[in-house]
Amino acid sequence: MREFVLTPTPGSAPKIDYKGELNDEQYAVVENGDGPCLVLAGAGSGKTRTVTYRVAWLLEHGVPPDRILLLTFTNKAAREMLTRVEALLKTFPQGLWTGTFHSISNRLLRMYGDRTPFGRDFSILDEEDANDLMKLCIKERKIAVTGERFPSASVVRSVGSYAINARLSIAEVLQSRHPAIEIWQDDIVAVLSAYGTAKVQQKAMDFDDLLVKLLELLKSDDDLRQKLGNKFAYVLVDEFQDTNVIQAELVDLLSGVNRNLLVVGDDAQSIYSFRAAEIKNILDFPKHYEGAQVFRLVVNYRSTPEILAVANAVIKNNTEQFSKDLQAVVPSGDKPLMVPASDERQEAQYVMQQILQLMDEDVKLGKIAVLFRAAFHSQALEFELMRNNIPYEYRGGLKFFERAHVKDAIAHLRILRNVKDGMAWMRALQIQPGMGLATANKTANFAGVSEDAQSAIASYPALGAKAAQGWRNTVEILGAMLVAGSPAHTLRAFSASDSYKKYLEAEYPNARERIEDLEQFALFAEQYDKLGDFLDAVTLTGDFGVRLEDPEQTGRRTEQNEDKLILSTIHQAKGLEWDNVFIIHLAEGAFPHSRAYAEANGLAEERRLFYVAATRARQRLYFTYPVTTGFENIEIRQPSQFLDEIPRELIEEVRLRTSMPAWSAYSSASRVPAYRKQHNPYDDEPTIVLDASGEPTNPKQMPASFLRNIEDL
DNA sequence: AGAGTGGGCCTTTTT
DNA sequence: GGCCCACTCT
Repeated sequence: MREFVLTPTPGSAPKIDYKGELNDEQYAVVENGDGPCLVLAGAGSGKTRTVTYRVAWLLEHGVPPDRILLLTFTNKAAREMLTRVEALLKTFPQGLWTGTFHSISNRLLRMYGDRTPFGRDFSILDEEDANDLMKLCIKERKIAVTGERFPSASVVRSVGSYAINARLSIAEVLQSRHPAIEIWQDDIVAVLSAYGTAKVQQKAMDFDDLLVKLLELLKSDDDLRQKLGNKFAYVLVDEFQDTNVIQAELVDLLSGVNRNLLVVGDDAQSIYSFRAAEIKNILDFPKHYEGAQVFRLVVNYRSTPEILAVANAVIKNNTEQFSKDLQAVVPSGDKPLMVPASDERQEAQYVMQQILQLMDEDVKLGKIAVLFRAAFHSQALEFELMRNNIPYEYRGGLKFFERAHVKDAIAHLRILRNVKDGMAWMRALQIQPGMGLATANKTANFAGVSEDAQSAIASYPALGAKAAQGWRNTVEILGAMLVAGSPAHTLRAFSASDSYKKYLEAEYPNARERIEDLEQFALFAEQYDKLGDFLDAVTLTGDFGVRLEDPEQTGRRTEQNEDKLILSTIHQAKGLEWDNVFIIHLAEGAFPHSRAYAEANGLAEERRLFYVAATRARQRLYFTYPVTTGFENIEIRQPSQFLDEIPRELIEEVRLRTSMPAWSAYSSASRVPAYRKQHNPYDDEPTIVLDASGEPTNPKQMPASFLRNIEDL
């Protein structure tokens, strides 16, 4: 039974020329996307375009915005979708349900959380809080410290998280992913259970809980499931290849009544299996949803044929996937370049020099991106960029909201909303002199018994003289915050407090900057009326990211019009595109990451990651890698095997001049096995000792772990 | 309680 | 190179 007759609403003829602005494949999806639909959209095939036009189509055909649910993976994607729908309709789609899985779940739990033990005013624990709480749980278990080492809080949590998201038992996860700590199984299970109990007690959810608790609620509460199922007439999911079983089931239930579920994705771009993304969700979609339509978008509007040829050549080495032959329509351009550099510094200098050259050709910095596998791979390059005064925007890595003083402020705000938030109390209390871990814990438990923050600060825990003063200070801060009014004013009441200012000055050499940071934070808070909304935005939209070393930008959204080079992890670059893309650190061990070899299908995932990276480029693509690495011991590393998977005729190899003759003789064609040499700090030009066959003469000095890696290869 | 020291460890990706 | 943890001393 269809609820909506999809005709343009009377009196408002469609403003959009769907047929003219979309290709036939895309138009078919937009016009014909009712019922369960799987849209297999290759990189650069206009996936976002198709989804946004589909949403615009639904809205123009009379579907109320608040009955459309559009789920994305990142906040960036959510914003982008919203902006583009708005641009199409020339009006903001007020009431549309768009956001990440986590933020939508949060929104629903704030509405219906009174049906769970967490209530509606639960706190959200970020990674650090969650780890701290886990540390307490581990400590409480009093595990014998002799002999083998118990896994750290973050390891225990990742085991638990993976088990939840992949729907496996702890035993299974330990066996398949962490065999080294299997001996601790009983303790791990116990500690995880204590962690779960503590979270309920403190009315605090971690990121996983946001999804899991909503799912549990939907499964157990027939009334709510029916209600929400009715409400959402159309459910659309972006990046479906990255959903895990929990998310897939959530989507299934939320679309369960009207069955208008349209999922978009590209199995070749599934790169989140580390958080239990289940590629089968997309591969088996047609099986799971009988009668599902399958659409394919195979025309690539982004990249030159040369770039696509390289990406296709590499991804072909993966087996389990829908076959897709991306067609290029962009005119031919340059072949991608492959550039071995002697070390990280030379690699950085090469990228730097190419960027300067591009700038000479009037290329705007914002049209250039440097992508890498792991956040720290950008270090050497950042150094070069700073030396040359090249402005850049860094995506990934440290987040503004994760900075210590910002978190201090957030902790106090969280207490105001949820007095049982033990981790917030702990953080707030430990700022005060005389309040160490033990006393803070005791006091947090005491305070958590109160009804709300107001009554908590009117009570007197039994404390020693020094700690009692600490408590009075905290009471004073919270008291001032309670009567301040808006979130922004509440925040200012915090940063204006004497005891916090004293703490900052005693603790940090740059206390003044930090105070100014907090003022920026307060400015940001001004867009919120409700404390809860502000706190949720802070915890769930971490992409308000700026780097620590960059006080200029602190607390401000990066201006769109400012021209900056983009540095980004590949994960964060997904869905984006640039004219010129550098992929750096393409060396074995770094990318693919050495750990990937140990994981089931790990290498295939790394290869997809490579595919994602390469398909970000529109015009020019550069692959660079350092031939050596290390500080004390210099090691030769091999180029990424993905580079070897590219037929030679598809790329052009650049030889850099180098002061080290032995390096210049090196190329990926003549592989040199790994070796190491004791580095003499007084000798900046390490001599390389290889025998006639290219073998190192001193293999005995190789660390055992390194030898093992070689055998694995 | 909290500063200071020494040893083991690891280098991943995000909400 | 640098982090994090456990342990020790004041």
